[in-house]
Amino acid sequence: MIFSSKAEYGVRLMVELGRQTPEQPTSLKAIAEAERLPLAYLEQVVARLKKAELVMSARGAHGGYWLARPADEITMDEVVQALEGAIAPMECFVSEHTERVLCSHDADVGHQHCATKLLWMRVQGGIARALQTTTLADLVEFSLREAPSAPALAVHPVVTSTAATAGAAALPAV
Amino acid sequence: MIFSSKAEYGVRLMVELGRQTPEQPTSLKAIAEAERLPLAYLEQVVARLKKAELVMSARGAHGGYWLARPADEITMDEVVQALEGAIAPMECFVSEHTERVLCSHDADVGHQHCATKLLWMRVQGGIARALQTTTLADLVEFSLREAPSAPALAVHPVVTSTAATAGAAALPAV
DNA sequence: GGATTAACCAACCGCGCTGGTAGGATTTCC
DNA sequence: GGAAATCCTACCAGCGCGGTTGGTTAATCC
Repeated sequence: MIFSSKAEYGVRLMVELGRQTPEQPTSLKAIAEAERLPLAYLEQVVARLKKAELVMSARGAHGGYWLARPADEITMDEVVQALEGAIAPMECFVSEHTERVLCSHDADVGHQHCATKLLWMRVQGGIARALQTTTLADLVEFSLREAPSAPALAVHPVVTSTAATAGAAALPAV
Repeated sequence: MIFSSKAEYGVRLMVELGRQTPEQPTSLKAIAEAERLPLAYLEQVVARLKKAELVMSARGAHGGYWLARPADEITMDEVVQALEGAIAPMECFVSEHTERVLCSHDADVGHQHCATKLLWMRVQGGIARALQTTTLADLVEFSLREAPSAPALAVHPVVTSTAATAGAAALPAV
């Protein structure tokens, strides 16, 4: 797989935050229950998003997280980068310090021109384009399209199992 | 990383075969030495390529491997698929039997419309496009462009360390 | 026909990363 | 002061990756 569950969970978390009214904190617990994800693990995930200054937080009772910027100003590029680190097709493509992409094999003495380089560059380009041209707002809108009448969270969630199953619309065949 | 070393090694192996005259077997040992890869591990890699009918082989003395088709009729899509299996951004995207891509979360009762689906679809599309539009011939040509005077292998290789270092041209900055 | 070459095959294995869990410390609101 | 949250650190089982080992079978050379 390309992305680990950190990316999956983190993106879902961001989408949930994108659905809320801005500046209003949403607790991790509410998100964990709505998305059925382990709370303790979500803590680690959201920590990365915070470090990248994509979300902000308030501690204490009625605290929680909210988006640091409007959803349409957040590219999924940034989100995935924060969650997974640099996305590269191969080990040799990621340079830790500069975060620039290059093939370290080129530096090998006596090594032929890295035959695979052209391919990995193209793949990398394809991924980067997809991530850069998709904003969080796109995903929020997409998620609302199918279940607009069933907000995933209430502001003060009284989460019972009914709340989660309420708006399960029929899904179109893929 | 997106691809494991199997893909890296396998692609390099294919490029080496693409540089040889067709139908003429090249031994794994020669390739392993030219690319400085562990022979025993290459055996496992090439086995996948053979199973996918991308290479053919002859046993015994002067045996070896060669491309099953001309290099310009082999897309890297096929090669990477043979080496890595289906490339999917997330676990839920790969359906073992059909090899079709879909999000299995959709089937979950009571699960919201998978918010991440749109993103992973786009990423997947970007990768697929890159792999499908690149042929092995492209990579062979690319590898020859930088080191045309230094064929990686002789037909009957007398591999000394000098042979490998001979054509190490200066590499342009990326 | 024996030696050599090379494909083919099946286990095995250490290591690091993934996907968590456990437990507590700290901050804020009622 | 207690409840509700974030925040922080450590720990851990399982598994896939990147090989290695040791052999068997098939074709060619001398």
